[in-house]
Amino acid sequence: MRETTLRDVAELAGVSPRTVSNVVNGYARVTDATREKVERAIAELGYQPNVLARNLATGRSGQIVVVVPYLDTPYFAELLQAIIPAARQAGYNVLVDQTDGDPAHEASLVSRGARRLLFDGMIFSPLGLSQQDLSVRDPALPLVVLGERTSDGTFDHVGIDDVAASSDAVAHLIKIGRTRIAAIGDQPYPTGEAAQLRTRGFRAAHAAAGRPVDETLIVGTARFNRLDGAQAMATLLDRADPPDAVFCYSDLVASGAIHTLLQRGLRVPEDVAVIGYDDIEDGRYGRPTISTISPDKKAIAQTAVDRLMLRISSSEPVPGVELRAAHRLIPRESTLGR
Amino acid sequence: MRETTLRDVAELAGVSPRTVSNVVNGYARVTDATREKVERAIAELGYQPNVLARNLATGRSGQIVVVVPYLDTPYFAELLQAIIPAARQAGYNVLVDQTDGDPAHEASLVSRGARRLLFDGMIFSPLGLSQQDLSVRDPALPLVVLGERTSDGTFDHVGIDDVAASSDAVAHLIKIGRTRIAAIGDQPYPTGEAAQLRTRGFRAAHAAAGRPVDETLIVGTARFNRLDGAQAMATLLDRADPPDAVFCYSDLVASGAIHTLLQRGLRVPEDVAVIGYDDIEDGRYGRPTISTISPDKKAIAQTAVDRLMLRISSSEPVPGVELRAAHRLIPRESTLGR
DNA sequence: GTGAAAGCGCTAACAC
DNA sequence: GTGTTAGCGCTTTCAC
Repeated sequence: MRETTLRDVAELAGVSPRTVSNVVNGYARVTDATREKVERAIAELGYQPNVLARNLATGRSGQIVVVVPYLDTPYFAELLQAIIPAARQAGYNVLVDQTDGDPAHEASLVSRGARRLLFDGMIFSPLGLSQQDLSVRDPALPLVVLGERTSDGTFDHVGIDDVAASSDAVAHLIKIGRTRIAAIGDQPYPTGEAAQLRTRGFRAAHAAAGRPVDETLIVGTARFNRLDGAQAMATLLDRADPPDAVFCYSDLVASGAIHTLLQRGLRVPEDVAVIGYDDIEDGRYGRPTISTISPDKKAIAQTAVDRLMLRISSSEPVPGVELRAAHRLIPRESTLGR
Repeated sequence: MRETTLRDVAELAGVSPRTVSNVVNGYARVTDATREKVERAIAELGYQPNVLARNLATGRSGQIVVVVPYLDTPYFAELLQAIIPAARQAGYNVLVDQTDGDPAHEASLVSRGARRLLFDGMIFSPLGLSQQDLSVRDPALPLVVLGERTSDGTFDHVGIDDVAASSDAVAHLIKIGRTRIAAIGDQPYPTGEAAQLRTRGFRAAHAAAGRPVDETLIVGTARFNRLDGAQAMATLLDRADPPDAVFCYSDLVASGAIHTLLQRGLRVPEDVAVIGYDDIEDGRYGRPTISTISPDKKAIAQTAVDRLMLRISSSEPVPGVELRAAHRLIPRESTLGR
């Protein structure tokens, strides 16, 4: 048995396909009488529009793609969890892609290529791709970038004020009386823009407090994972003059750092205070619970989707804007104790 | 400027559209000479097939949907992380949906409805939907179910042997000398099939060791989250005769339980040994690290995708099978100490 | 092995 | 406000 088509409905209702299409899509005005006839026919036949045909006719897929480096990184998972309902609300389905931070993969996605018609827009959280590389992208692709890039004026960027947030975190450590504060996570190379902003905040907080920065206490890591934090912390502890506080560039890094500290018999926060970044759910349940910077993920998700919808539906090119979501400092046991 | 179409290629190559299609899709045999002509034309024009048109013509979307209850639950995130590359490998894009465990949402997804043409098949990890409810599904939907359902013969089911795995976990607790073993996570109602299998394994291990089961040590939880574990553990500790070991139905539950234990000044594993389930990454970095049952997630993902591809491409109905992935016990600090 | 042509089911310009 | 109709760009049956 063939699927019922719009044409079948038109026939049964005694109207033209055009009218049925109007009713289904709410386009032109339709007389109440006609509308009712059509709706009755639709109900009777159990008609459901064929999305594939509609896609071809309109040249749109009704889908957006969300691209993150890693899905099993709690921060991205939590973000995605917020994006999906927001997109659905706007009538869009969400394709998900992970890049593993591979620049080539990221580049191929933003330049679209063969899959270009599969999604009408993209929310992209780049990792391997530096600001410059982003320029390889298909200029026609409605794009919203998350994280720590800055817009070049052709796409939107949604994030929090990383410098201010990082500064808040370090100021908190200073306020609780710490004097030798380390930073774990710096990445002083082109794709490490995220990290560099945090380092800048680290310096800013020192400057604001009239404190010098001990450059040797800024430790780089390849990524922002637990292992990176654990190893970096070990390096710091092997020094003659270890720090009494650490600002970690992610909660995972903080978790790893704490792991090393406890393993070496040190107390957190008594011996070393630790603060993280991201406010992932884990941090609220570990022992100690992890003080952190909490970005407003719901706001980030909603803003990103809103902007993307705007870009998709606009015929004119939309100038790219910088959008800042709120963040707040959440002190927990890893800095305040119990 | 119009996009170049297959017809343009045909013209330039001096062949019919049919032949170009053949070359692109590798269908019928094509002379080497013709193929080369066509390929040259494709390269010259930078032709890329229009996926939307292909979808309409073939009636397929080239997409599968993966449905999980929560994306920010590490286990599902890790699973999804494994499924996406496997699907991509098979030439499919992955749509992601989360249901929040809402039975209505789950039912609407498996019955397809309006979105039916958006995906060719589904990998589904149900939560709110009981075995029976699964029968509301569109029988034409190629379906692979993950987790703790059992197949009714019309879809495939991929999972580990939960009873055996749970029994392994509890046997481990017995082996290290524990005598009062609690279980956290039972759900004795229709949608709690996952939990019930674990409870069965719990009993089986006791039986195998010739031990009686103290029914009062089996504690139910609404979900498998940290909070559930934390609260259930508190209840157990408030008893006159608290347990000396706990089998938790997920690593998150274990993490919550450990949190409560440490908060009350008890030692893990000296006072209470804890073992979890799922082997999420967190468990490897907490303090103590969490002993667990590790399902082979890569195998689960690959098997699920393979079976789904089979179902999608088969014209005959494929009988549903039960597929078991491997699991193994990973003892860590929460049972062995350091 | 290749060509001609009929759809796939919908949208939307154009006409009335 | 509604009908007519020409595509959207591909696949695929059927001939040759």
